[in-house]
Amino acid sequence: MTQEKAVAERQRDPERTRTELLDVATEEFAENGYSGARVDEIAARTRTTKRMIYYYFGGKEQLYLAVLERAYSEIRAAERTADVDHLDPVAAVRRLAEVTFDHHEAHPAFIKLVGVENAQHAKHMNHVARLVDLNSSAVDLLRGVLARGVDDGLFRDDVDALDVHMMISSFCFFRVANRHTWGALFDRDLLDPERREHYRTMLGDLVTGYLRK
Amino acid sequence: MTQEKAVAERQRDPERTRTELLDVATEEFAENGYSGARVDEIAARTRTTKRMIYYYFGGKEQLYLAVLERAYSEIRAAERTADVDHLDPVAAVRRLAEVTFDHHEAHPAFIKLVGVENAQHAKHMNHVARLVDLNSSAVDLLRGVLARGVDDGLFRDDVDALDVHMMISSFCFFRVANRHTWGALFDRDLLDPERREHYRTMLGDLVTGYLRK
DNA sequence: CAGCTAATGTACGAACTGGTACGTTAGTTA
DNA sequence: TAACTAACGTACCAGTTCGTACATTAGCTG
Repeated sequence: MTQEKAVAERQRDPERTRTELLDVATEEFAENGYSGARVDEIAARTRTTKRMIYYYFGGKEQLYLAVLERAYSEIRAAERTADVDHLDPVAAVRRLAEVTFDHHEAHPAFIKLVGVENAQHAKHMNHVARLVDLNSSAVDLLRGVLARGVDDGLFRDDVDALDVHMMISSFCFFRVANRHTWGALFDRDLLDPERREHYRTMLGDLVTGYLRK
Repeated sequence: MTQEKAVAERQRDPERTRTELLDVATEEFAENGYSGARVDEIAARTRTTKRMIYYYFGGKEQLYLAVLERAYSEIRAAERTADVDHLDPVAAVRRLAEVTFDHHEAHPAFIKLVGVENAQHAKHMNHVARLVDLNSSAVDLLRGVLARGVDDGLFRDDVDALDVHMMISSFCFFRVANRHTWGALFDRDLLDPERREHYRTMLGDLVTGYLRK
């Protein structure tokens, strides 16, 4: 009991310091971009100091890299929880689309980081080899479902899984990424909870409609 | 004749200086974001000096605003050239989707600016009131086509034009905006000319498939 | 509890960056 | 052609920002 209390009161806690820096840095980089994020600002929003960024990560760039890796790891880990083997192909595709939909909505910081990384021509991403495996496994899942659908004579047989993944991603991505310009130009909030179910259904209709023979 | 030569050799040419600054600034802001773009760098890439940015525009922010306004004006002007009244509804929708598709592909800098503006919660866009009119007219065009399709008994009657516009935009936007991360993660270049026709057709199938009764 | 090291804090510097004061000149106009 | 102004160039400043040298201490270990 005193132990637990002692842990909670520790003044020095490397893991907590690291995690705290990553959490704040994720928000900062997502919100301000790579060059827009301020090292001083990140430090100021933690219980620790700027010195620790250099102590634990080495510098601004390595901190950004660590943020990127963790963000992708988290989102793919969540995707693997989708259990679609017991569903019929049409329902399974719809389910996968919904998981992606929910995920994008729940992780706006991740979406922004993807935008930030693309703005830099994905030059940092190439340094994180592990990400490739993480992502391809997500597409494998979809590929299996499509194959089942073709076997059952439900789906077209000339469709590429990666294309379908892109179709789903683009819809989900846009809704979150372009929320603000869309709101300004058309006076419609794409993330309005009132319209959430509508868009979720729309995505499912869109994808299954495209796949159906 | 000497007049023409004189014009070409003018050392002082306000319009050319302004245009040149806008052109370079568009590239710089698109490539590096608002805070990432450097006023010195923009000036260095023109025949003029940094001083002129402050002389003609007032500052970095006003220059960015001018860039944004011009970029949107151009893209919407091009959209208005799509003549779809003589096409049947299905072909017309496909045609509109293709115009958007072509446009996104031809103007990567515009796509990036949209991303930059969203990163800033579209706070600058609100200062350019004219943009709202420009954009809503593009949707009006689509709305008309959809209404014709419904009248002809070809399309579902429960579809919102703005939703369809979003569907089209998201596909086109994603393909250009996320080109780099997609390439890094799945080793597929979404802008590969070899696959261009495939994606263009896919978009048309997707949209008309969704609309069809 | 002495000694050691990982962890942390402080203070500062060098380079960068947006912005401006001030001087100069091209080109027009009377 | 004299005078005037819009257009342009130079030099510099003040604030910011990443990074680091150096000092300090918490907490473990023998």
